[in-house]
Amino acid sequence: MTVRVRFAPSPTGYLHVGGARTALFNYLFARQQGGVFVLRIEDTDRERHTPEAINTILDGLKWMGVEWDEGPFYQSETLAEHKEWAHRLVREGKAYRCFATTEELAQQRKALEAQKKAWRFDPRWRDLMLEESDRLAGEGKPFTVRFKTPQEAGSVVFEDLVYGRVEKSFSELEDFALLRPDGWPLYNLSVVIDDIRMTISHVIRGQDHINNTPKQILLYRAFGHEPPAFAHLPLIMASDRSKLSKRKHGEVVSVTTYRDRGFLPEAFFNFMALLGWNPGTEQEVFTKEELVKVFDIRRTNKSNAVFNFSEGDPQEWTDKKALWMNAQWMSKVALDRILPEAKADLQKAGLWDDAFEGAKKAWFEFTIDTLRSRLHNLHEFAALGRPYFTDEFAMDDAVLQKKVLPNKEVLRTLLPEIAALLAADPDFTLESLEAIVKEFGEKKGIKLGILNAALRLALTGQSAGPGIFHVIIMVGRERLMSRVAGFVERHLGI
RNA sequence: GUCGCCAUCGUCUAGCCUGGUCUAGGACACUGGCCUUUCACGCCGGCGACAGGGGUUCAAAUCCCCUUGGCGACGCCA
Repeated sequence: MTVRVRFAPSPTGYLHVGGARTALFNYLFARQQGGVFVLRIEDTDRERHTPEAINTILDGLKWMGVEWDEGPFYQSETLAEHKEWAHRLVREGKAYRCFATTEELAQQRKALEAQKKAWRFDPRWRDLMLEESDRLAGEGKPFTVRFKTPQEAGSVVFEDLVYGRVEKSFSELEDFALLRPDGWPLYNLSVVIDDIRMTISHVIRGQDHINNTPKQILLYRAFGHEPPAFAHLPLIMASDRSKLSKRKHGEVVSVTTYRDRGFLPEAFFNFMALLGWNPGTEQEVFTKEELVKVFDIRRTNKSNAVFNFSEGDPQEWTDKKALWMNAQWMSKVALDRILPEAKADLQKAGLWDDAFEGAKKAWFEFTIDTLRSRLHNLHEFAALGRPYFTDEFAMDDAVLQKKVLPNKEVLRTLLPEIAALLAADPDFTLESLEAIVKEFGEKKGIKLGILNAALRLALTGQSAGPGIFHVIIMVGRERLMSRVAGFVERHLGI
């Protein structure tokens, strides 16, 4: 049997991280098993669903690197057919028209609640003869179609891949609705039919659906189909342990946010895969391929995972481990993955120069490669790398006061000297530059720490960053001379 | 309220099925140090958990029961 799974989001306007994780697990499972991953959009609640809402989901999945093999299929296109399936059930006596009005139902529910009993069905309509039912329907009396849940003793049992044996006795299941009075199908009916039509072999979805599963299994049986295997995933909760929702928790829940905040999809993918699942080894950083290889749905946790973040704190806008994961991937991915992102960031800051892809290509790649290992996301190139891309950068005054000015006198003469020496170096490599500085320091009897700190500040205005010889190479001979001259004039003058 | 599920460091988790090797392992965060002429990385160390109570057993994080707590589902939404 070929493995076929599906991700069936309802287009609510954004891709929720919980949904993303569900999609991810489906994807991993499909790839692992050599199966097929189908994307189906459950766009049945027609008012809410716009093309943009659908695109947001598609874009989110593409960005994450969760590629589907078939689809997207739109449930709205098969809805008419679903009605037929429901009516077939009515003709076969497996479902019935319920002519009760909303008010009557509400009343019945209330009455039963008073007796501490749950509502299950309205015998008046459940047991109505088909001819009589047809007649009332013919007269135009509105009705819902309800499934006839078995009344005898017994239960529905299934083996959940994550939760193990799940059993629900018939007596706890009500006669759930299949069709609304306007004739349109309801969720439980539609999923089952679409999953049958798409020959889905494994349904992997959020645990909030586990209660629907017995009803759906009953439907499969009514339609004469073997139900698929089920795997329910634990939920992702917010730090306050409530269900993660956009309304309550803001943009952390939306996948797009991660892209917009400079996440590498590899990092997001990696982090999400480890939420509620782990391979049982001590490895934390995984490529997609490695994940596909080791993924085992049965190792999924049963308990919910909490997403630890604190709203309003820019340092902790999402889970810190996710942030750490991204930093890992900033150094780990191929440089080619970073380059276009760095370009976009520089363009946004007005620091881009087309020569970075032409005459200055080698320089640009060296610079980005040097910078990336100490950045935490894709959007820090312009901010932290600014001195390498423009002469207009800020001077760290505190460090200037503390580390440079106390040695003002010596530095005033030594700084231009060393700059000239370095600029005159024909090799201009990490090694040659270092040798020059070392020799100079010894000759002049100045501590390298003092000299380098001054150099760093003169060249970048910063007190921290890549190794000083990297800095010199990134800045280059010309700017080395001009910046040192300017620095001496402005800050070390008499 | 009813039904169901879950319960190991602050967080993500390993271990639980097949009791002993667990004085409970890893990661993030926090923290001490090393490396480094800066910062980050990296490396070494520290802090830190079996929800509580009963059983069963020579032995329980692991099995059973209860309590507590958390979560989910209870729609003519998906």
